Amino acid sequence: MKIASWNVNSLNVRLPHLEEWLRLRAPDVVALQETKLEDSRFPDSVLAGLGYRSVFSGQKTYNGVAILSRTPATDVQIGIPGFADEQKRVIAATVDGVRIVDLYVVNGQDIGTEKYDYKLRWLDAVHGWLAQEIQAHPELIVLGDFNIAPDDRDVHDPKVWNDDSILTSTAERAALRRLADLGLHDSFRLHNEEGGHFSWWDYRAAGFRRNLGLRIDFALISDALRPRCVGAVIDREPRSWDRPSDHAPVWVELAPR
DNA sequence: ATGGTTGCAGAGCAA
Repeated sequence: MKIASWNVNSLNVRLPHLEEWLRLRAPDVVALQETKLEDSRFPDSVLAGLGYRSVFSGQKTYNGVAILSRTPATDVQIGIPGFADEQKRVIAATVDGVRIVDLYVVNGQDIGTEKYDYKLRWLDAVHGWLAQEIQAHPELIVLGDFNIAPDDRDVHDPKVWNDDSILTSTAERAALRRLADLGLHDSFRLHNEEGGHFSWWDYRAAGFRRNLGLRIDFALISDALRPRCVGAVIDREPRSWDRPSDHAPVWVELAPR
């Protein structure tokens, strides 16, 4: 079972990329972020033609998340329970007995801004929710664009991306560790300890060509799924295509039960 | 190199 995540940075622009990539990699489940589409405009019939069902929660211009799956998604949850939020950043569902949580974590703009405070409050709410969710659904995978690089191996230049930078600040990394401490393991790091593997490259300054990136997209798997985890991949290929998203898709491969 | 690019929307913000 191949479970993927991709920040497409506008599904309107990236639908051809997604279609091509679905044919190429044939994932079983895909969590999308930054669809930037109202629900009435979601291309569910196009995706159905490729064999995927869709559940989604979007808005115009910003944010927007979706879960695509080959088998039906059940028990769909939109947003963080008990956390009122206009921004469409969270969708969860159960597919083939695995609870899937798709997150588009707040970017945070800069340390000390209102958006940064919102990021930390939002992450705190996610932590409280997931603590419950992992009890209710031991087979849990939490994936998406986390907008946090866990450690120095996950940034191209630790001098630039330091304790005082957005995406790598002490408080952000601590918030990510608190999620890990729930028993949610970074699947990529179960299979690869090297630095220099990134999932996002700035459009500016030829970031991708020079591999000036960050690893900020993950699939976190619970203890119960860990024995089934046989691989984790960052797929750089679509980042090399014409007019790409700034993020690469990532996925985790689970062996059959 | 405090710039650079992309998306949305139609100027300037968010990332």
